[in-house]
Amino acid sequence: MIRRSRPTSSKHSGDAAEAKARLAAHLARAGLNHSRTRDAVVEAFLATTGHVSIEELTAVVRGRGPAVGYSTVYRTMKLLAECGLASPHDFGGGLTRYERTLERAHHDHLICTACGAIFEFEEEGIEALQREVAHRYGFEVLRHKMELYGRCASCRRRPK
Amino acid sequence: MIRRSRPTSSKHSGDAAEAKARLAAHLARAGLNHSRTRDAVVEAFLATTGHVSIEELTAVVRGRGPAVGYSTVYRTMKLLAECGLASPHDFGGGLTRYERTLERAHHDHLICTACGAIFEFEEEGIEALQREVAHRYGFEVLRHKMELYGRCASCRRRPK
DNA sequence: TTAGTTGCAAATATTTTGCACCCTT
DNA sequence: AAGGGTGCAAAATATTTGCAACTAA
Repeated sequence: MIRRSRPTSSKHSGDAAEAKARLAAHLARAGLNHSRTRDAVVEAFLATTGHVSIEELTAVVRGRGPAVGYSTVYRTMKLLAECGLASPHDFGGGLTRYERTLERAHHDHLICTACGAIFEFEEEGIEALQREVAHRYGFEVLRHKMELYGRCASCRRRPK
Repeated sequence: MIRRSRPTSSKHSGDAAEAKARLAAHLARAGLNHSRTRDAVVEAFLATTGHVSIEELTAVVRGRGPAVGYSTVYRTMKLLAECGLASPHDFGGGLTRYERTLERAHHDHLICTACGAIFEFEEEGIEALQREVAHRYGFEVLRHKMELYGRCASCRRRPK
């Protein structure tokens, strides 16, 4: 299935330097090394704005030169997810997409099932109600996921 | 990964007869037949209360006698999903779980990542805010998914 | 040199599908 | 009899892992 991803607002505050420092700390803590390939993947990922799949990211890295294998990209993204630089998402279709975490505070997604575009939004009111529900059940919420699937404005304008 | 699923309230209003009638209509419309095996799967599924995986459901059917194959269960659940009797869910872990649709109005889930229990809740306030957000983006929402992951009350009580 | 890293291929895991045979209408 | 239904095995997908060779510290 084809999916497009649109950057919403490009106020890219979390800069690459900060991200790399965080990764370096994580690597040091775990006794891991740096490496060209790993750097290339991280570099390519940090340059993305939307929601990339492993396959797309691998293509990007390869397009920049390094002939990385899928396993390495999978492994690297797992590291980035561990140190909080990347957030994995499953928008259905059976594959995982990653997006940068630092860019913005928590947000949720609107997914167009017609064209595959993904929009993001923040809604504090919803978060507040979620906390209330969790409290009602004695739950400690660690993370949540909320996705609205439907047809985006431009697809609704189109005939069929 | 092991996951338990707990029935929340057992007010099973959508009775089996009604469900079977709906399925029969769907089959007729599509020019499909009835069959012992299919019935056995449907019967077993309608008897569930929580969120079953294909594997679990297959085990239940087999436990009742019929030696169904996985393919049949997959195919049957797809039919049930088509005619709105079953709702597929992906709670992570890479496998699909189905739950009965008729039981109750729309609801969302609280998932305990420690013990795997799944609780359900309804919160009209959240639904309202979702509609508002969608409207703001010119979106027509067809369905949505909202899941809160964390630790349930009893897991929080436990030491580690 | 030691220990982590990489890529390939093989292994997993889930779901789908081709096909010969069985059952329903 | 005709066409759908079934199960098995093979295919398709996505992701993980074993392993020998490579690289960073």
